[in-house]
Order: sequence, then structure tokens, then C-alpha cells
Amino acid sequence: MNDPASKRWIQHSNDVLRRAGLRASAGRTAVVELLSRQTCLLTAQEIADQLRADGSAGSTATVYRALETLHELGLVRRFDAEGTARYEPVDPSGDHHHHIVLDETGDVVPFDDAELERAIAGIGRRLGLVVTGHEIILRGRLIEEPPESD
Amino acid sequence: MNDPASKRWIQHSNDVLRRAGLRASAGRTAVVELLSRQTCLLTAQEIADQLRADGSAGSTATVYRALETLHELGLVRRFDAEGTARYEPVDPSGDHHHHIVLDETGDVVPFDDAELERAIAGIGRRLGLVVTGHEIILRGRLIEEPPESD
DNA sequence: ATTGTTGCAAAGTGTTTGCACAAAC
DNA sequence: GTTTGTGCAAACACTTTGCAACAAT
Repeated sequence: MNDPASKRWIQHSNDVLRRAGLRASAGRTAVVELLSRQTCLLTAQEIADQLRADGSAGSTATVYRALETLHELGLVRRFDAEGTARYEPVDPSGDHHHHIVLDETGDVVPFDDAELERAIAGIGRRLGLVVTGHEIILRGRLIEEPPESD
Repeated sequence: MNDPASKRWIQHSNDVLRRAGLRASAGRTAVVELLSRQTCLLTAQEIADQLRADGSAGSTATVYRALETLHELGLVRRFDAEGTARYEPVDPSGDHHHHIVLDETGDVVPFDDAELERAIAGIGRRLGLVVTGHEIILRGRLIEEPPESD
């Protein structure tokens, strides 16, 4: 999420939070700001640690509570893997991406793919249900690029 | 997984386990048999409870250890969601399905979808990598069937 | 006999919650 | 001043582990 998108997300989040009757409190605000600067997945512990390193407030409890609220309001997406939840901002424009975990390095690379989205949209129709969310994690490895032969 | 597939999976699992130098012990065998009868995702607790209900052995520790071993050997697939891992047998023929979690009940419904598989296959090509695995969880809710008006 | 396996209970993680105080509105 | 948010520590849920007894080979 680049800088303008980051600002937009903070803005959007604050709007949604206020509309839900919640306050602009220090802890949650810090979590929102930290998340907004993040491209990709963060654990609650990472967030808490980083907040404390930055001198901001941020007890474990507050971070978890903030994340729970943000998740309920659809402002963050949550991934559960290996017993730990990871969070990332949800772009309010509806943009979203998925993740591919590289076998060798364990690196997580975000990607998106229109055909995949089409397939998912179709599944709801085919199975007779409304798909309200999806969580897709691929695993794979890069193909060594063949030298570009024009 | 229907009956012949179930038998095949037990057979295959036993082969792999023996080849790995492990024994045909009571606890693990019970876990394998229980899993083989299962269509879909089971938690470790559910497995342990059911084993004990069936009079078989099955302490939590044994179940967790068995599942860990089976997972390492590629015999089961593991899904992490909401802080709990769920397991299901991996069909040795390469067949697989995905899951949709119902918003209201939390029930997990298996499904498969050719178009989705096609899309995933295409992603590798489009991104320049080999997709070695994928994990897809949809969330949604059933559409109330309109009462059959004849 | 050897080495893998079990069960128990204790220890670990990651996450949630009760409560009293502080902050936002 | 009312209600929401915070931090701490205790409680939780799920999973892992140390250890002594046990079972498969």
C-alpha cells in the first residue's frame, strides 16, 4: 500500500470507526497508523512490539482489541496460519490481493488475478450461496526467467 | 472420501509410515482409521473425543503427535482457522477439494470447482512461477431457497 | 533387546477477559 | 459526567513436551 493509498485507508478507517460510535483513542489510532504503513501481513505481537519500540502506547490487550474491532468493521483482513493470526489493511476501493508463499524462502508475495476473481464469483452462483469472503494462499516457486529472447 | 478411496488411503498411509521406519502402533492406527472415514475437516480434539467414545485409546498428546507425523509425511492436509487446526486425509490420487465456511453456523462445506482449478493453474503461467500447492477458504452464506412454488 | 509409542501432567504459545483507572466525547 | 478505551494480570484454548511405563519389531 503506497503513501496515498495509506492515507486513504487511515481516513476511511477513522470514518468507519466514528460512524460505529467509537472514539479516536490513542491505542487504536496507533494500530491503524502502523497498519497503514504496512504492505503486508503483521502479527499482533509484531504490532505491539513495534508500537512499544516507537514509544507509542500499545499493550497486548489493546492491540488485540483494536484488531478485533477493525476486523469486525471490515477494515483489516485476517489470516490464520501456524497458530498465529496475521493482519493487513483492506483497501476501501475494493482492491484486494492474495498471497503466494515461496517454497524456498518462505517469503510472502502478494498478487492478484482477474480470472481467479471471476472463478470465485462464479462459485457462489454454481453452489447457491453468497460468497462473503475468501482467503487464498498459494505455494510455489519462481521459474528462473529464460533470458528475454525478443 | 468414499469407501474404496478410504481403504486406499489407509493402505497408502500404512505404506508410507512403514517406509519411514514407524510402527503400526495402536494410537496412530486409530487416528488413521478415523480420518479415513472422514469426508472433511476434523480438529485434534474432535478426533481424540471420538476415539475415546469408540473405546479406542487416544490421548490428546498421541493424537497431536500422530497428526504431526501424518502431516510431515504429506498424508493429511492441515487448515488453520480461528486458532484451531483442522485435518483431513490427502487423497493419494491427487484429488482435492476446497472449503467454504458458513458465516452463520461456522460449518465447513467441501466443494470443488473446475473453473477455480483452471484459474489457479493459469496464475502460475501469468506470474512466472510453479504453483506447488494452494489453500483456499471461502466464506459465505446459503441463499434461502425460495419455497418451491410449483 | 531395541527403539518407537503412549499417557499423564506440566509447560508453552497466542489470544481473550475482568477490573479499576484514564481519556474522549 | 457518561461512556469508551487502556493496561495489567489472570484466565483461556490449543498445542507441545518431558518423562516413565509400554509395545512393536
